[in-house]
Amino acid sequence: MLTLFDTALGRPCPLEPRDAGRLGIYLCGPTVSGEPHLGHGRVTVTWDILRRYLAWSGLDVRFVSNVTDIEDKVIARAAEEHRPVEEVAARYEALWWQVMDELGVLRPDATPHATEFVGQMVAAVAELLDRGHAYEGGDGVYFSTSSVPGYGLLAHQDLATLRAGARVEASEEAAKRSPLDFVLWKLAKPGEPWWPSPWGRGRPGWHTECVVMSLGLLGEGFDLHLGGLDLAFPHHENERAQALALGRAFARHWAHNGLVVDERGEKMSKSVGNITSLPDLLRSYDPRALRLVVLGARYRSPMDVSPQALAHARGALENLDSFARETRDLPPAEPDPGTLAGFRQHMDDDFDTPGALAVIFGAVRAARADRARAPALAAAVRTCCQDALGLPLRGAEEALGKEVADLVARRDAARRRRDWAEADSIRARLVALGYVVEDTPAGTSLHRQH
RNA sequence: GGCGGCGUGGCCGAGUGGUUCAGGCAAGGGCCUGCAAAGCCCUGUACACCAGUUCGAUUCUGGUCGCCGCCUCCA
Repeated sequence: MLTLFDTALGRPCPLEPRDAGRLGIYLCGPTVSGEPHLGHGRVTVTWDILRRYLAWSGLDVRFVSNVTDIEDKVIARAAEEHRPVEEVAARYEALWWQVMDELGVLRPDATPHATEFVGQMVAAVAELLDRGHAYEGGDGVYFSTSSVPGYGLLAHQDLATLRAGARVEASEEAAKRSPLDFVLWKLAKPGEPWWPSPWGRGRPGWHTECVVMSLGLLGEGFDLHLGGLDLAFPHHENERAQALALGRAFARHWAHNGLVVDERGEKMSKSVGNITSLPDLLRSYDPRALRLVVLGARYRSPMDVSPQALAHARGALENLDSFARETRDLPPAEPDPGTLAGFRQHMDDDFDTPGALAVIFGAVRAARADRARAPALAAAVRTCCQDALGLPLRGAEEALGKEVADLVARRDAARRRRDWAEADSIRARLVALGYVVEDTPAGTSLHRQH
């Protein structure tokens, strides 16, 4: 069984399913108000790997991830573009899924949209008011953080110390009883989108949607809540506080991935201006390179996704693809049990992907050294990479255009008559076309340079 | 100020109280090759600093320095 570091406990904890053999997982998804960036890439790829691994291990995983399609930033973006909010949200969501597909991130089993759950959120806010955990301020309804015991669990701080460090937004100061309180229902200003509610026309606060949707789709006491470390507090803390205040059992386990940092080790964030957009990145790099960078570090560490890091990953990828080509024609075999066991041991140990990767590279080396064991080792490498980690290997022969195929044929003919000058000249042309040229007993073999 | 984390060989990145090693990328030498490419073999003697515990510490304890995150929107 997989052991994961639980943010709430502050230590690794076995991931025991609520229902035997099944696992309900919730991941905080994007606010669709702009291009996805590397931070999004890390979160989605990291937890896609975990999800695939768990499913590969035989668990029935239900993976839910939301889309925040109504929120201040979406409204601001729409205003900037002089476009309707729904149109802007739809466009960035479409871009989001396009990028996710490119990255090989599996679609969630459910993708609830905030706008589809407004009615349920209104009901939740009303119940929080009834139960005395919320109050009406001047511009909306607020949650009273001091009304729930144990607020600060995920931050590992109590209410008083959190409060002491809190910065106060002038605009909200008047309405909030405590700087830690947060808005549940935000009254609409003129021109803003709105939904009806007992407190007036408005929209739900961000922290409410994930509670309503996760509990609604996965049920009370669902297994695992995931997200970036920067969401642990206050977002996840506030989700948990609301669930507690509603008297519902919330996530049994919490896990958070480390943040993407720049070359200087500083967090990638819009305010610093050091973000890399994923569509930009994917124009220059194989999406598998990003996945390999993610696999190369533990999920909780800060991660450098510089061009240099991606270039290194590209080298490693080349090695694996080359192995896939070498072993393409081996007879089918059962995956080597030792490799699978070693791989699982690392994965189960708090999702140790670098260790798991080392096992895979070990198998690659062993297969190259031992022809007899090669089929089983290659099968293990293949299933670990492709099925468990979502890292497909390219072992297939490239489909070649006629022009290129002609060059290959001419080069093979030249080599047969030992016309090295001609063979080398054709090779130079193929290299110029972006191919890596390898001579094999069967003739010229081509594959694309990544 | 509070809380959390980090500092490993050219780079990335695991790990451990002690004879033999993570792994990847890059580099150098060799083998193979018509020449290459791919692959194989060999090579680096690293753990921020200072004390302490110990027969022995990179690994434990204390301190110093440096870096980062959260406490505000953020994946």
